[in-house]
Amino acid sequence: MDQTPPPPAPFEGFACFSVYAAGLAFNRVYKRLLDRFGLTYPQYLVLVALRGTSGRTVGELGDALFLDSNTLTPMLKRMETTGLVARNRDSVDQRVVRVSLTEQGAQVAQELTCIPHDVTVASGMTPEALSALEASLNVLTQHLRNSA
Amino acid sequence: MDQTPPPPAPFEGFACFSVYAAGLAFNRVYKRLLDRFGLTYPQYLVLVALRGTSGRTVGELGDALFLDSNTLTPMLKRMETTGLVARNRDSVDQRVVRVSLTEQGAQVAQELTCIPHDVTVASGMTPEALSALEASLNVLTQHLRNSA
DNA sequence: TGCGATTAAGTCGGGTACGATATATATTGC
DNA sequence: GCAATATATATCGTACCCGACTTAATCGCA
Repeated sequence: MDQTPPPPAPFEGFACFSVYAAGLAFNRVYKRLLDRFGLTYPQYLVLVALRGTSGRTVGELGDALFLDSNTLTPMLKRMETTGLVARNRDSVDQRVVRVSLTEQGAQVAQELTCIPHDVTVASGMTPEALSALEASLNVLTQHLRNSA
Repeated sequence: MDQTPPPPAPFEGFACFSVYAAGLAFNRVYKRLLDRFGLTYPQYLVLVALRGTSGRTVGELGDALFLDSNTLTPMLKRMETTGLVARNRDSVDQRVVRVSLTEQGAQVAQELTCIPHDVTVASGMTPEALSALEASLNVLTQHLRNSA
């Protein structure tokens, strides 16, 4: 009488759902890896984006991360509070805010260099397969963004 | 003197970022398509998951959507408020809440059947390419989830 | 039978996302 | 020179997402 219904997976054929689910799964893996740094995944991306630069504007960060100031400003303020980044008005154009790593932020960014390797291992895929997936997703993203 | 820095794209080789960016892009496309129904993307997934059933538990929905009750309960309550779903305690096991489509919810779910086609068009990819991408992402997701 | 362990939902707090709007600064046109 | 416009951030409200915890109901087994 074992009449358990089939596993409820009505999303076959929904590529969007596979992207969504992979995003959730990535987020959880990153959470595990980043918790000891007190970082979230988007904050990690900000540190990576700032690494090796001295002062990107909020707008440039937004272009890199596909986010707007309504998301970035509060996040950057939190990171300022935790001492990872500094926010300063551009002296020439006072509208612009330049974000740069503090010494501590640069230190943390340095310690994060092992993360990509750990994530690759967790993904269980070869670098080549990941690379192919990445290329395919980038094409998809570009199309989706152009369709607006 | 046009020394604009190269486009800030320091995320090559980060498959996670491609997944993240594709998720954001999908979300925006769906927002455009779903706004006239007053639906968000996760709410859309719930309607699809409930289509053709009469009463899934919150836990079953969570298994299907990879979400927990802390996310689903408030969302389902919102959908109850907007008249799309009904929430009822199971009469046999009072711990369980069964979620089903209302008549209006079933009606809306019916009208949503054109969405996948619209999204496929927006993706600019062939169904075959999307299918391959989906399979690859599902493997990735499974690995990431197993690595916990 | 009865009570501790398990399970299903719900609550709470913090952190993204994003549409709409506000504010301040810079640029343009006349 | 200065008003109209454009641009860069910031603010606000709503909705996910999740870790940690709570509450209520059921189960298991001595």
